[in-house]
Amino acid sequence: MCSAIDTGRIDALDRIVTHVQFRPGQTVFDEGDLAPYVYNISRGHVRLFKLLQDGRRQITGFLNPGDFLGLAARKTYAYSAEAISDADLCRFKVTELEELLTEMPPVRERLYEMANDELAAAQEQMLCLGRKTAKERVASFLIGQLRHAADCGAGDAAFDLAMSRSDIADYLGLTIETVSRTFTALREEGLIGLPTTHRVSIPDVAALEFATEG
Amino acid sequence: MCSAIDTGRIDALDRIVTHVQFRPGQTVFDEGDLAPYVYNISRGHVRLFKLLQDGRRQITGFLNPGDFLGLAARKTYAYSAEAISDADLCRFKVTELEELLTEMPPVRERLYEMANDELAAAQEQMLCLGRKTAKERVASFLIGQLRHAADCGAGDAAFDLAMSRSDIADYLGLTIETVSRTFTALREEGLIGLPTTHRVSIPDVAALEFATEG
DNA sequence: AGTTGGCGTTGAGCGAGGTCAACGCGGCAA
DNA sequence: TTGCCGCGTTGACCTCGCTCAACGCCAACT
Repeated sequence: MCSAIDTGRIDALDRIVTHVQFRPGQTVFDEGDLAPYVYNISRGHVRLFKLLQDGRRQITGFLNPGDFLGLAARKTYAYSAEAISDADLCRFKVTELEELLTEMPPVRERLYEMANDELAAAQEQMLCLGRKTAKERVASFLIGQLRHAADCGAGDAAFDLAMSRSDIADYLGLTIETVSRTFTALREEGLIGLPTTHRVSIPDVAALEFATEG
Repeated sequence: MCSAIDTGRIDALDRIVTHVQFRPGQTVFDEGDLAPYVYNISRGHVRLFKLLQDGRRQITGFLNPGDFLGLAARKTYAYSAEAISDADLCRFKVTELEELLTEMPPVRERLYEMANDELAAAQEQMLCLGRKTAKERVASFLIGQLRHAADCGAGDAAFDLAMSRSDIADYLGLTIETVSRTFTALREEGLIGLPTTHRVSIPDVAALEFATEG
């Protein structure tokens, strides 16, 4: 549990950590809340999102086990976070974490790298939202999910989606209906298989990659 | 020139800096290039963007004097950068900058904050691209430009746009025509004034802010 | 077994924004 | 002065993705 920041420091972390659990749909924190905590996901999935007044939602990212949450280093959270599935999170007080951090500059460096990875992902997503068609967006999303599954050691080109069609729609800047129709279209073209609604197989990764353009 | 990283260290920086100049439209670096340099803008404006194979472009941000460029901390640049106007940049070798950085942990901390600011801006832009209408996007963009102009000490609610309609379109995920039409519509509604094509006045900031939604 | 409610799919019609084309304007070179 | 050429604007038309609505499926109750 509490998948590593750094080896050999687990004991120090253990002293300041609290374990918290969330049910599907439960709020971890809301945009604008004071941000006294940082979380690490030990089990389950989390969605990050921003809302407009009238309820329109943009999901800015999905978090997986091992990912950090709330590292934004400001007084308040810049987005809301909700559990997608049952989730176990390790919670740290930022103030206490800061103390550890000043002792260990390389950790700060690691944090900086993580922020930059997130930034690169955000820019890729901006390209998706601003300039890709519905089909290209869905294909890009599926390739992204596939890569993540591959990193987690899933050998063949098939994986489960942790999120609903509604979440995918709000992540890709589309409607539920368009996402559903696009899944169907990709299946009919033979680019993907859908054994169940939440499982995707990709017979020819290169072919699907081609459908993502750029 | 070379608007500050930190006071009292200017001398150390002076020894490793090179001044480089760019003409409008000139490339600073391309996505995928090896990234040996970091830049700081002392004069002029720069656009950052990503391209798809077929030429579709998404501008991920505009940089102003004082901003850093290429801090992404990886072997290659994640996006392309071009000068919008005549621009003077201060160029540093990352390797040499790293040496200074390890001596001064607080600078790394500052860099981390800057990365997080960029990340927050990117997430705001994702909301814009994924969920806002053309009018809301243009209004959001203009409010953003106004805030920046205000930070630079421009007192009244009017400012100059450093970028073309084409750049604005590629930043907002729209076409040139839609941007142009939306400017006209905002003008006809009295939400903005357009003394020249590249100057914008905002008689009632709150009214324009209302048009950005969220 | 029947009911309910959440989720995903499908269809029909519509509209915001894209495409294509024409035109105006200002700067610049000859 | 003339003739570009790049940029911005405007109009007419079209299309991709949205809206609205119906329906099917499955799991959880009663």
